[in-house]
Amino acid sequence: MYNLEQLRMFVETANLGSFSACARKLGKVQSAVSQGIANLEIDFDRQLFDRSTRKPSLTPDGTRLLSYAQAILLQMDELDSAAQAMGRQEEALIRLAVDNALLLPNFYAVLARFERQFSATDIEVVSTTSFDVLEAIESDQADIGLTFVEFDFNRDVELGYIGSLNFYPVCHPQHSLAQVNEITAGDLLPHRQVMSRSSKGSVPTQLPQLSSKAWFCNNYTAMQSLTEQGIGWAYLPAYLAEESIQAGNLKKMKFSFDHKTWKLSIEMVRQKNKAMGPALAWLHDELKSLLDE
Amino acid sequence: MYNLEQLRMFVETANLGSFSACARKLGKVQSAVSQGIANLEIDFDRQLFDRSTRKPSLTPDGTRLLSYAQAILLQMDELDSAAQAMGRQEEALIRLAVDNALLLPNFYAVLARFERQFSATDIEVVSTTSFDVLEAIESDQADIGLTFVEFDFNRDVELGYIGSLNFYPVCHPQHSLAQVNEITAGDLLPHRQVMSRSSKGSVPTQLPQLSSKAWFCNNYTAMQSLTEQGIGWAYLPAYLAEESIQAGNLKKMKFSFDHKTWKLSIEMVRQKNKAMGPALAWLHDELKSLLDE
DNA sequence: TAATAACCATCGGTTTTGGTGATATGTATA
DNA sequence: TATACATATCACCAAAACCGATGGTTATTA
Repeated sequence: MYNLEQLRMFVETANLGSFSACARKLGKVQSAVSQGIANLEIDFDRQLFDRSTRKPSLTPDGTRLLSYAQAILLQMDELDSAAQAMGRQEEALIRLAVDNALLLPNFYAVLARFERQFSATDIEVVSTTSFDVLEAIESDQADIGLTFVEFDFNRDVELGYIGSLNFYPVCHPQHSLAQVNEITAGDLLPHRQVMSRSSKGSVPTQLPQLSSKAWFCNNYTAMQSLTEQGIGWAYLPAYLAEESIQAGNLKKMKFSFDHKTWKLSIEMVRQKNKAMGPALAWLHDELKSLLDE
Repeated sequence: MYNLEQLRMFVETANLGSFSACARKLGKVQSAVSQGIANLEIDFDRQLFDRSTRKPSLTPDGTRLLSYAQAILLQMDELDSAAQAMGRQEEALIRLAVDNALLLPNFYAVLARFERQFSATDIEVVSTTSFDVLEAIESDQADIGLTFVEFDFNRDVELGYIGSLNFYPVCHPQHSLAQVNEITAGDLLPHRQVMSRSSKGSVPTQLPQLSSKAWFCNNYTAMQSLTEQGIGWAYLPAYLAEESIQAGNLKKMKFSFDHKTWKLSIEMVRQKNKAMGPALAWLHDELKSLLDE
């Protein structure tokens, strides 16, 4: 029966076009490679290389089998690197809980880098409301999370400020509030506000309810779509709002009482006193500068 | 360095939950497996099994590495079966050229069975017009083909009748011809016919042009769509026509001169005097009964 | 044309490895 | 407590892989 070393000889020889070169690369003598390949050919009962020319060249059969051999070696590399990763105590799985407003391009870029660094560690991304993110961390359903600050959540989690995100009040361009130049609190009252709310019914503490009626979503893109339909006004993350404003689907509202744009503080959350493996530590570090530019 | 036999012991032991059982299955003694696994654990520098209980059970690390090991063994099976397929002279690639009207569910079913039978043989399907199918076979761009009979193609290919397909004349329900109860050749003349035509400009010899104006497609689904748009009338394969008639998008036309429905003869084509490998022979045989029910 | 340098196949001798069988130990079950 | 079944360990053996030397072949260069 053939073995992995012979398969390695096979692909190396195919790459280098020479038994001796392959031997040098693999730290063996030429005759070992010569015999190894010969044995492989006996096992497969196929000739892999044509030796009639100066340099051994792949036969059609060899070409066809080569891709299979390469696949095996690739899998083997993954097995090795997985074993090594485990030697470095890298986690098998990291569960991320993220407020859906924070699924920024930068966030995905961090995950892409993570993949390259820790290919043996799986990732689970759950996007939800900030309140649910905090609950997921607290109940050990997630290892690390990104949330907006929630003032009334004083439980046992480890928080760290990492930046902020602008929110704009917006409504449909034809909405009656869109025409008003200095919207007062009284103006807002009779209208409908589209708001975020967690699965447990918690409303974000940083964004006030200013209208008497409200519709609730658990994600901001739904809020964006509803507002675009003219169903009400909403505070939307700047990047979503601007996208719609550019397209002419939404208009920024002018409040008489908001002198500065709303900035929601963003925190990274972890379980208190829980050890971090190398992968989680790396992620924790990288996410700190998620909001930097 | 670990080897394939050890990986096999690993997955077998994990499956059976016992070193001895694994040894029995692999035809070795128990101590061989015990040592093999122990050596694997040394190589990986990870403990794979927990021996504290009665039956060795996978550690978390073992579970994680098991899937990698299984992947390698699967790849190995594929390598083996590819090598064996080559020993049986099975082809690396079979190129099919098929008139696009003949891409019937049955056709795909045959390919699905082919895949199970000849997993090491790749398939290339080119769908085009019958005339181009014949040309592809003749010029060795395809190994086997399915076409409608083309009376003016008398070149060096091997043909065999395998059945026939009904064609209906159809037009949009609002089309003026849709209302006529006994359409004569004269009625058709002023209208537009949607027709199939090959890349070289050849028109199918079995389906006549009956109208003065024509639009041309190289595939029948395009003809179906154009006809559904009311752009003209067309002869369509029964299965396409009926689909649209059911949906109310097309209507079958009543010709005074077509007393029976048009039946186009279908042939299987191969290059003359060219040897068939086992895979091609199988396919040739299966496709013979493509039109049977 | 001769010399040189690379390359590959083959073969005897040595080392390594995987496998065997015996034995000791441990653990459920009756 | 006896039994049946599992696993770890060890000494030993045979097959395999490997090494180094040799000879034949083919390009390249002087």
